[in-house]
Amino acid sequence: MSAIPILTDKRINNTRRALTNALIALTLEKGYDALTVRDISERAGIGYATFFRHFSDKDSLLTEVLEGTLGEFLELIQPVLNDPERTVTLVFEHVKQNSDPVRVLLRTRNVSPLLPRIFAFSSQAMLETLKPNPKSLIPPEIAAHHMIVSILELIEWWLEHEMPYPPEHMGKIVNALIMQPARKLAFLER
Amino acid sequence: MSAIPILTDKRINNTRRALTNALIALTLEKGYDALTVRDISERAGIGYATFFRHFSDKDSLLTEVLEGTLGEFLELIQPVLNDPERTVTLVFEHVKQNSDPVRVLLRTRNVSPLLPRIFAFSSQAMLETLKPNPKSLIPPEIAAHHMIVSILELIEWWLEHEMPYPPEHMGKIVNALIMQPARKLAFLER
Amino acid sequence: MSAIPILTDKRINNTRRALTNALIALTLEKGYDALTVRDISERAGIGYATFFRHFSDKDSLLTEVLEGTLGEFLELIQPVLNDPERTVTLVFEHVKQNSDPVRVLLRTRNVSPLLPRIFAFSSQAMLETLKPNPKSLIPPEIAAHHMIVSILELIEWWLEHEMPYPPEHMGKIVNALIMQPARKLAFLER
Amino acid sequence: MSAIPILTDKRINNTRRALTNALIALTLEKGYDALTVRDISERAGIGYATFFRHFSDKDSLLTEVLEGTLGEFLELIQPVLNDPERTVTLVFEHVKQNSDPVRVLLRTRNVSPLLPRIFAFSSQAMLETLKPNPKSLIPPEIAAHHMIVSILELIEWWLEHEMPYPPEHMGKIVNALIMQPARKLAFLER
DNA sequence: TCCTAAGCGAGACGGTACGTCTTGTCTTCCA
DNA sequence: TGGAAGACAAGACGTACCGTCTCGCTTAGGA
Repeated sequence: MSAIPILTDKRINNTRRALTNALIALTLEKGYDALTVRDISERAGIGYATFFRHFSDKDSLLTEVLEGTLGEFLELIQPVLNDPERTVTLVFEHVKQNSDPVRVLLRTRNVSPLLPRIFAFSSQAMLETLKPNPKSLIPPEIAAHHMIVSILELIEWWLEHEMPYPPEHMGKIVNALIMQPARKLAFLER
Repeated sequence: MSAIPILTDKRINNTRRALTNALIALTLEKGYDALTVRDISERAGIGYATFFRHFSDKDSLLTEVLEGTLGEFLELIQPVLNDPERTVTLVFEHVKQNSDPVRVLLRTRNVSPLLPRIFAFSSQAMLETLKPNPKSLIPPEIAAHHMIVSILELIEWWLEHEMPYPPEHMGKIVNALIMQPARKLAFLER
Repeated sequence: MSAIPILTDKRINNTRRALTNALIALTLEKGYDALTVRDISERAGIGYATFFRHFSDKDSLLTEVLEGTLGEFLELIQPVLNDPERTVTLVFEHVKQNSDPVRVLLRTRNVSPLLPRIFAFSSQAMLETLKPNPKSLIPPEIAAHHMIVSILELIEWWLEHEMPYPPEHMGKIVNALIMQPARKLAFLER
Repeated sequence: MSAIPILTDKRINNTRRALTNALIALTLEKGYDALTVRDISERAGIGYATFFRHFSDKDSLLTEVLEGTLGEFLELIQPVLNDPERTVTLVFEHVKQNSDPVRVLLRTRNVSPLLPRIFAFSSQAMLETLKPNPKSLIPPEIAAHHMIVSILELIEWWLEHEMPYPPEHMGKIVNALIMQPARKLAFLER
């Protein structure tokens, strides 16, 4: 009985990896919109036609990259979702170690529908966890949306200013500036 | 002596207006990136080549639209900048009355460098007005940036959810959720 | 009242003419099958995409060339069809003066369905003119087909050997070798 | 001492035979130019890459087929070359029994240089056998060329019309229409 | 009987040509 | 004279095919 030989051809993985790396590097250099498939395949060191054997599209390659990046985020924060400050700190640490793909993720916000979908999903998850305060001026879906997108904006600011504060500091800032006010104003306890 | 003949040819203005309207309508229908110059000129009812006599580019036309929209905003909030809640309420009212161009403005965030520049400018203006608290955990440039982009995000959410609350209510929400915490935490007094 | 301005743009004719000339020249240099659209458009001095504004295909351009060439032939021989030797001599003279397009016509026999159709048409016309001899060993449709394709083969030989005999001599040869025997053997009188 | 083991693997011959059959069948179905290597290998029931283990090219496979077909012809007519009518009859009989490869041979006339080379060779052989008439209007090389290609054209006509007359009849036709006139007009005796 | 070399299927790959689409420039014609 | 119409060069797109290559499998033929 032998081990399962799932991946029959190692070249496939090399090619796909080269393409994702090329996409990330070139997006940060020239911007995603300005890229051509020829740019990407040349940078990756593969043939032009080979690109289309792996991805139907430039957007399709982008989706692969973003799904990987977002997947890592979700795995990362899953275990500690009940400790907001710790979650945020972990996120900033992860961003620091994967700043290039995250920068791509943020720069392609309007191209890919992935990030908005994650937002909607996360808001929903948050609403199911927290208990809205019926007397509050602030509708809970606004508070939830606010928490998520504001953190994203701070991540973006942090990356564009070359991460001037350590992740723990950013965690505290986010907690004080965004999480605590939103929770106190729109939800009941915790 | 004649009146000031700034606009020598009325057709020019009709043509330009038709183009800006076409751009706004089509951006909301199909998204800015998917538009071609031919789409826009056909919708505007002008010849394809005529487009280029007025704008060197699709982006150039977009800039014209955005500059108008942003200019109106700046004019609007200039007089009441010292009353945050009133400013925000005015902004939401203006958004309500000009929702189409504002939607275009928000959807083309990472196409046009205009909005980021306005952000930077506004943050700077805010920092010059307010007095940072040196003991605060939160750097004043983060607080300023947060206030501006978070409002934008709420405007975007509000538009996408078909403006479910009146502008005054949104003013109060923004004030409670964003402005008050940021000011209290990062700056010295009112 | 003005003259009829049928051709609105002179460039169109220049472009088409340049393309047909390029096709003829390159077909004789490299052979029709080896040509690419890029070869032809470069030789013609026009843009690659412009080719497709005028012809859907390489074959479509070829058809245009061949139709012109065959049309001239038909016009030429129409008036003197009842004098075989004179007809043949005229044909050889015409071939001599238009040797390049005719060479293309002969070299692309298997590509274009035009020449076979002309053969079938000519055979039919011939059969309607001549009176078959019912006692003959030779079916009239074979005789007619033979007359036409054999002349073509002699034209091809003549062109490939750089026209070593004058058209009148070729006319006499064709008459003696092909036309007279076929008529005598398969048809009743003149 | 062992017998000469030229062909070590029976599969090789099966593969080559399958490929030649596939080429013949597909050429008659779709035309040689329209075929792809993938078409041929699929029809032959072999792998795409295996094709290239046997033939460098589509043309190379064609050459193999044509060489076989032409070789049979040459073997066939070699012994009876001095009896024209018998030779021609034999040829038509052979065509009848091998109509598919011959059809391929005729349809690929201007793809393969083989047939033209055979023409030139045959003309030359004929000129060496017959004695030209110096007083004749008709140059002997034209007469020789005419005899050969005209027979080919009649074979083609015969195949395309589904062989409406038996081989002996075609032998008589060819003799009367082509061979006798050419010999009488351009050469001295038999 | 085993084992070693070969034929073979499968399919990734680089490369080239195709025909389409869009951009921005240019010219010609018309009101 | 300005605008409509549209030809044009340039170049990216996604597809199809070519010929090369590598990987394992099967299979034949000699030890």
